[in-house]
Amino acid sequence: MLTHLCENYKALQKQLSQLINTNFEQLDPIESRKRKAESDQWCTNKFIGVNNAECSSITEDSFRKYKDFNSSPKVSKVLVKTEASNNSLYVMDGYQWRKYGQKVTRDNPSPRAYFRCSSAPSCPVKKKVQRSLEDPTILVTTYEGEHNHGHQRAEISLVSNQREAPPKGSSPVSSPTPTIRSAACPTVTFDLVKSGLVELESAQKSSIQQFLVQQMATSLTRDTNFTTALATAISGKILEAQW
DNA sequence: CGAATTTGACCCGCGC
DNA sequence: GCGCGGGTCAAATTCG
Repeated sequence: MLTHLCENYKALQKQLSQLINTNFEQLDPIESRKRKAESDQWCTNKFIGVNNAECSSITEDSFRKYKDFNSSPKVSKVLVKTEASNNSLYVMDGYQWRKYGQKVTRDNPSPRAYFRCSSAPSCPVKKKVQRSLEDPTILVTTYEGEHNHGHQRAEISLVSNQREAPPKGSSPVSSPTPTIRSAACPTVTFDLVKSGLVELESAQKSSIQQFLVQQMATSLTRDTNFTTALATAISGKILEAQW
């Protein structure tokens, strides 16, 4: 699946660069301001993968912006697909976040939530979470800055309504085995940091563990939410590394 | 009761 | 200079 995902990603990346090259050659030097704004939006949409494919040209300015955006390691966008019934703005990414504001913006009727990293007191990282205009089931998360502390745990999850899945603390208490929450709250948690697998002493424990792992793998591969979340996390990391 | 969230007020940059 | 809009602050509220 990972190989397949990477292949698809490469193909899309190729298409993107072809499109940019094509459009950049057709630049109109006296383009109106409105179109300029539209093409900026186009670039952003292209980057995050929610293109509506309606706007067909890019200005030199927007192209530069696009490149600046990609070359900046301090700002990144990640898309998280959620269930249609899930209307919360909480995205679990392994860090602890404290919400400090919410605002309805002009271009998007869904509110934008502002979070600060509270994993470390002096961590400057902030993130903004807002539902995509094109697809309300997609949460667009914008990270600003770099963490000055270690990643607490590797975790991929989709969280339903706030209070049901408490945002405070953001991650459940560590357990030696991965946990899968109920379908009503489809959070999938991987504790890769504190995996207890290597610490098992007896053969019996080992076989039970193996069975649990197999069960888990089967459940996960059947879970479309998990595969979506995994794809999102991996593509996000690839984009972070390459753009 | 402490900690986290909510939400209206305020600040500030930008465009006109 | 003014108004608009995004971002932040902080008091009130909520929850465990």
